Amino acid sequence: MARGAIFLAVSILKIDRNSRCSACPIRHRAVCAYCEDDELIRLDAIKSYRTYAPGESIVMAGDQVDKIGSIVSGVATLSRTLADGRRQMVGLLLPSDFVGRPGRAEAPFDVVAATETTLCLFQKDQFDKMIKATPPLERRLLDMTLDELDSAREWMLLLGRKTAREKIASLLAIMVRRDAALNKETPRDGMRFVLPLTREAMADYLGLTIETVSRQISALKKEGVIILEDARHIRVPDFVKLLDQAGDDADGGFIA
Amino acid sequence: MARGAIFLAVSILKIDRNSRCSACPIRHRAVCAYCEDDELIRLDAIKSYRTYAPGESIVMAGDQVDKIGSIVSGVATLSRTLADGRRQMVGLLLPSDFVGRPGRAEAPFDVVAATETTLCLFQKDQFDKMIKATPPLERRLLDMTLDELDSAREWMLLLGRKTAREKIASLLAIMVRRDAALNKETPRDGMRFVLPLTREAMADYLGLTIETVSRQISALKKEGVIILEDARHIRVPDFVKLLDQAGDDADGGFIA
DNA sequence: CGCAGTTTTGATGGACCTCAAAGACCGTGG
DNA sequence: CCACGGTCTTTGAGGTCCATCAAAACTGCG
Repeated sequence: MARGAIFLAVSILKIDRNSRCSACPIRHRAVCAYCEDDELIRLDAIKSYRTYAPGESIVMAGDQVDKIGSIVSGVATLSRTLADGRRQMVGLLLPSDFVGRPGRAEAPFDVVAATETTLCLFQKDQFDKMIKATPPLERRLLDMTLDELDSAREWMLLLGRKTAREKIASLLAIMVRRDAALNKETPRDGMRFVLPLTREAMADYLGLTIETVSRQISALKKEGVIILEDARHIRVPDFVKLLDQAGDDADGGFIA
Repeated sequence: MARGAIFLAVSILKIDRNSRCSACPIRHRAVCAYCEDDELIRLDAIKSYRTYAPGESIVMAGDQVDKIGSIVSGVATLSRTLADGRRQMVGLLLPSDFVGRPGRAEAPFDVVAATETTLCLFQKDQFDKMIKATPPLERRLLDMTLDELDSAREWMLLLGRKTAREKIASLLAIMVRRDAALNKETPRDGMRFVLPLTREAMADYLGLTIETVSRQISALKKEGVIILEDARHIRVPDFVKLLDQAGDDADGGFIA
């Protein structure tokens, strides 16, 4: 895994042992989103923070895990590697995403910090108990899991049936949409955005090689679909033209 | 979609409007598995059955859905089709699997009956209300959704990084395991099983063409990894030899 | 500057798709 | 019973997209 890869501009925020849930930056999107104040206080009591360096392994596939929790800041990847080194990313974990599964001891996938990443962690057995006693926690986890399942299935369509060109265009469209959503806008022409993935991570995400990723990006640039300011900064002069390349019928639907 | 395809020997069971939940064949595996008798009685009151013919569409992507429920018998596929006809299966729905998503009105994928398929259906708004008032229902749905998410991610690894040979061998290994599990055995050498999918469905499942599927099966046969009794009946003389072809390091982990 | 990591570009080969046709299987009806 | 059509499956020939191997260009950093 690319050490030192800059996946996202890491927002500067101060999380320490004493931070209160009520002041948490992911308070309204994480597994605790539906909790009331009194429930937050109980979560406060059993949580801890830990920060991982870029490239640091958070969980290895096959590990016994005793802690689970939420991404507070940073980006982590969820992936599986075959014996001969082929690797497929199966999830991109962003702030508020949940890491680990209640009720299961063994991790099925590798989790690796892509940027410096801070997690809000709970002792697994304590969290398991709490979730059974706290319906809003369980309801939120269900909603999040259903969303992730839909995303995974969209992604399967991309992996199984799209061409290299379509895969790249789909990924870029997702990034544009995500950037726009962060600013509470809709995608508009001329938008400039940061590509938060290395070529290697993009390849692992899309089921391609880095050479193919690079070639397709060069081709899109040559055809004027995108403008490369440098390897990581891209401008999209015509969003519809990009969508045309993504192979989706209407508007794609892929929500990242 | 292949009309008349025989996906599974359909077990003969009698489901009629008056069937009680307590006598239901999927009572202990479906979304209602964790429910107590009194909760079953309430489910009884709002459920209905409907049977679909092979090839019949149950839901189309984009539809507004007003009913959701469980597969009682038969097999259905969950898939998405691109504008130019490329199709990717993203789920194989077997008895006890849940169809539809509480809290979302629009269906994101096509659901098609592969065999004659009977569903136990609930009016969506009624079920939404009931799930909020019935923790065991919600807990079971969460567990099922987490399992499906893990399966989807394993599948992504297959779609993104495995060769045609490995894809076929992986699928066959899954089928062998599933058949063995139905008889509460572990896979053993010499096992014979029914391939419940047409070549077309296998291709849609694996992200291949039917020709490639057929060629790889022929090659596995020529090499003695499998013995074809006819196009749908396969014998596996050496299960480990099959697993060797699947590309997984240890035992695969794919649970179907 | 020199080094290591990342990205780009080029040349080549192979895995899989596409197009095409023949064979196998199955129910139907003469 | 066999001919017939429809569907599914297999096999073949050829082409293409993408992986592989290789090397150069670029970037950041000590």
